[in-house]
Amino acid sequence: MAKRKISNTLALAVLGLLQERSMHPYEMASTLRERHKDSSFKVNSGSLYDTVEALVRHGWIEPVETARDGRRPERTVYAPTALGQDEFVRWVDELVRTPVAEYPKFLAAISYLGALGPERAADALAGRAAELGRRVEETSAVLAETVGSGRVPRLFMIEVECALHAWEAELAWTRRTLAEIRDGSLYWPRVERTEQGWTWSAPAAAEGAK
Amino acid sequence: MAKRKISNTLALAVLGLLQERSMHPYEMASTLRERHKDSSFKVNSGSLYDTVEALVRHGWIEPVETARDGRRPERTVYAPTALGQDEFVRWVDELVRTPVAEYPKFLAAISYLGALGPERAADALAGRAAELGRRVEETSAVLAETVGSGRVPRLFMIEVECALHAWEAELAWTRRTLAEIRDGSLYWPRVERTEQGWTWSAPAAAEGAK
DNA sequence: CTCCGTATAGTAGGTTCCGACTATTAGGGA
DNA sequence: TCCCTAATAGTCGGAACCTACTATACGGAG
Repeated sequence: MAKRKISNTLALAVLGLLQERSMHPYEMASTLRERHKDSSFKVNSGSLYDTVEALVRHGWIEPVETARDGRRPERTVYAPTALGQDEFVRWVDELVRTPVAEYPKFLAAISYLGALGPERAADALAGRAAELGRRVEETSAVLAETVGSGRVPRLFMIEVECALHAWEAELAWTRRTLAEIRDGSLYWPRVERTEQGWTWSAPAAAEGAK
Repeated sequence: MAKRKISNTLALAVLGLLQERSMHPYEMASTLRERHKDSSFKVNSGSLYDTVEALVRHGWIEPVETARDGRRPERTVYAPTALGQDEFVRWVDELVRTPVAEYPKFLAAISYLGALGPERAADALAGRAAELGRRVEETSAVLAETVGSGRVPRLFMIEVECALHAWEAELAWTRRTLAEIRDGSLYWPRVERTEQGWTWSAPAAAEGAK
């Protein structure tokens, strides 16, 4: 599978918005924020303008109007091309269908959890759990207030549901692991430096040799 | 909270490896792969050499030896400084303690799930579920063969456990949502273009106005 | 009526990141 | 013995990305 020409998902957001109606970049950014889509897309004005340019280069969108309101900067309004409309659907399909490796910072961090030692590790995990708990509640509240009240169809906030589910899972894992550290069931090897690298102590029997 | 000087987690991996013993960059890459850490860190030789340079600039690691074996390219071996050792622990702590927003591609994709229509969306989700299932099994196998056999302490593969848990959660959500689309309980609004933007049809009663 | 904060709209510049490439050596099959 | 592949070790140029900044308009506090 050849690599996509444009891989930044912000471009997907742009294409998505332009399916509805033509817009200028600033309006895209504020619309995304209004709709809470800024939790699934990193909306950054610098990147946004670059992304829009890239989409134009590839012929997926095109400028349809440049207006000027008073002495404010000129606004360029864009609309998708036929190519862009096709590509949008194909891209969504591919992204849904094919899981790709991501590298969340948390995975990187717990790869070296050992370095903190059991007490500090437990403390840090507890801190994370508390914060995750807060976010889960906030997000539930947002969902209740939009979808729950019937103001927005559920399908239009489905990604928020998904994110919420993911956080809940992470929270569950964090709490479970925290408990295991505290009650000692997650064995913490004492690592010792020897000539020829390292060795670690094994829980009971079973030599801990490499 | 001020932004970190270095935010690429590959730098964390480098620091982590150098806690054990000094290495040259190529060796870091192959060690990470051997230990299955390449699923939590994006190991890319281009980035690796840049990262190492950045770490040197910040005084967290330093070259300790440059050897040449025959006519192969010169190898530079690095070791952490005292500063780098401190920073490593602080960084792990911070990353564990503080959740940061990530923007996985899947979230972006399902934000526009509507664009696929119910049939194609279901098909794509089914494809994803199948692939996720395969990965879950593969990963479980790797865990069984390393930790299960007692060759590696569980703590040293804890991030693989965590990733596995996250995938299982994603798989569960995907299957559930798939079922909801197929049995019609996830209402799929027909969106219609009108003057003044868009309207969508509501499930039964309840006006679908913005 | 003026000052300040916020919303509007976008630009500039530098760092980071990555894919594609170079060059050498070791090992194994025919 | 000769070739082909894999492993070793790293370089380079360009795209992507983000931070910080510019500049105007507008509404309300004092």
